[in-house]
Amino acid sequence: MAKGGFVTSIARQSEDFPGWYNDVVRKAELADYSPVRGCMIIRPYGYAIWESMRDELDRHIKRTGHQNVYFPLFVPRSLLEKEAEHVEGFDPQVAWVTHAGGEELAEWLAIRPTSETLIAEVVKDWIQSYRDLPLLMNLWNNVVRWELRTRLFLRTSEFLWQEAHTFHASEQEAADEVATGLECYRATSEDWLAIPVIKGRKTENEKFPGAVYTHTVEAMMRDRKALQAGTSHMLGTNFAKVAGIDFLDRDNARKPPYGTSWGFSTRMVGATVMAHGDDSGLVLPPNVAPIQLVIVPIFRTEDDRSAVEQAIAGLEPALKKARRELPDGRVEEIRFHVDRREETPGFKFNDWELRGVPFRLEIGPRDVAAGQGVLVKRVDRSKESLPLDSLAGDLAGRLDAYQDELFQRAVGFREANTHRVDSLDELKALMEGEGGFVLAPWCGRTECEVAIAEETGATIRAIPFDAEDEKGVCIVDGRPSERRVVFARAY
RNA sequence: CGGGGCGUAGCGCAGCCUGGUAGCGCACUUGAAUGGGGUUCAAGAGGUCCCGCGUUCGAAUCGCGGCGCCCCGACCA
Repeated sequence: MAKGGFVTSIARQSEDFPGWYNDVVRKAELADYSPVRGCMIIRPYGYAIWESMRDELDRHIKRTGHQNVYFPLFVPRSLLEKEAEHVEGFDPQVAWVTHAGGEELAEWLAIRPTSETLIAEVVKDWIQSYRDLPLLMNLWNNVVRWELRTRLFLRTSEFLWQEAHTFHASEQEAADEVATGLECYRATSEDWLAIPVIKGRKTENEKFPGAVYTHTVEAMMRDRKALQAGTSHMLGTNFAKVAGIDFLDRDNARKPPYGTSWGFSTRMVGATVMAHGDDSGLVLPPNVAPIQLVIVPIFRTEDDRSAVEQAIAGLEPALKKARRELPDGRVEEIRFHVDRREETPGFKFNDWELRGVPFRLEIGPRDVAAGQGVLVKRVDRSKESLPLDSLAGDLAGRLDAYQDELFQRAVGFREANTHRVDSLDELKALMEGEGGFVLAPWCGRTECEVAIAEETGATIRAIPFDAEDEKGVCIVDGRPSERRVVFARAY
């Protein structure tokens, strides 16, 4: 290990982004590989980050009227295969249970890749009248999709997620629900993870198999690639009709209900790493950081040690009482930790920087004498000496400012790497160079979308909701375009 | 499924070409010193060299077969 410097044990982000990502995930102890190919073990520090975003999203989901439920892991083959487009989309990724109890099963069981078909089948008995609607359910579970190529958090054969499933009496109400789900994701990404997202609609080519349309939130990572942060699907009456669900409406007519589904997964832990991290490792937004302040005692002699410990002991009661009010009005304790390990201060500095802890307080003999401490901000390593007795009082404000700073920094990064182009050559040049988001006119035809993907590696991430009407010509075939769409290489 | 790489101590690797019975760094244990950006010295513990078969007096090393993992692409949250 090199001595006398900052974190050196991870690949440089600018030189080898995938290597950097892997190093950070492994060395910050977020996750490990498992004995089963493509599966991952989420370690305590990584799981704490997941729990934080999970809990935040869960609050949004409950606040908007949904209830948590559980449905089983197994889906009978016949059910999974009921919706034609859905089967076609998922078939290559499904893992099957073919044997149980020492015998081959008469009907294979799919390990759920998602639960639409199973839920539609079950709820047909629950939905008899318009009075049973809307039915607003959410599941926190694991699903399995046998991916050909996996990456920790971003794409694993098994992953944890939330899948909401709702049924409505009218198409309009279902459309509103699709928007509600997407807004839960925007809020969790932007206000909790400090990751700015673009809300938009997926193209026909990119939508969820079996959906009428799919809405998405797309984020930019620090390698300028896009990552889909969450999707919300209008299922129309597709799944309801195949399952044979109908209800008696106010007009005394039997109708199939309109469905929606929406999901958000552990890949967002990876997004948090890739949206904020730097060459020294993780940079965590205070809202999700398992530890928001780490205190590193520094001493030489036993006398120094006890003096420093005394200063820390004097500080701890105030820190334990310190509270931070979050945007939704909830009040949280401030999460701090005193690192009393038998390691050198330099080791601890690097260790906590790798783990992305927002603030570090160094307290040594010099500080004790002056009644102060040195507060170091992870994101820019700026240092500030401040009186120890004032820290607990203004820590909440500092965390708020830090959270905001990360979000603004990410917005600035995205803006700086978003380009408007009007030709395929320009798009290609950008994708071969530094990458980024590209706003370009597109005629709406799948042929052109596919041609661009083949030529440049970029796909249409979203047709943004806030795109203004702008007459133009498609960069592939020159047909008329109504507005610009977002192209990018994606995870 | 195509292309590449790899499998040797907990982790990262060297040794293999040119066969002689296993080594380095980190981590770990003990002791002492050190401590404001990954401390130093000393001592110590730790191994079915991925598996199988073959060649050989002798295989981590050579041959054949298998298994597994990682990276790049196609599929995808």
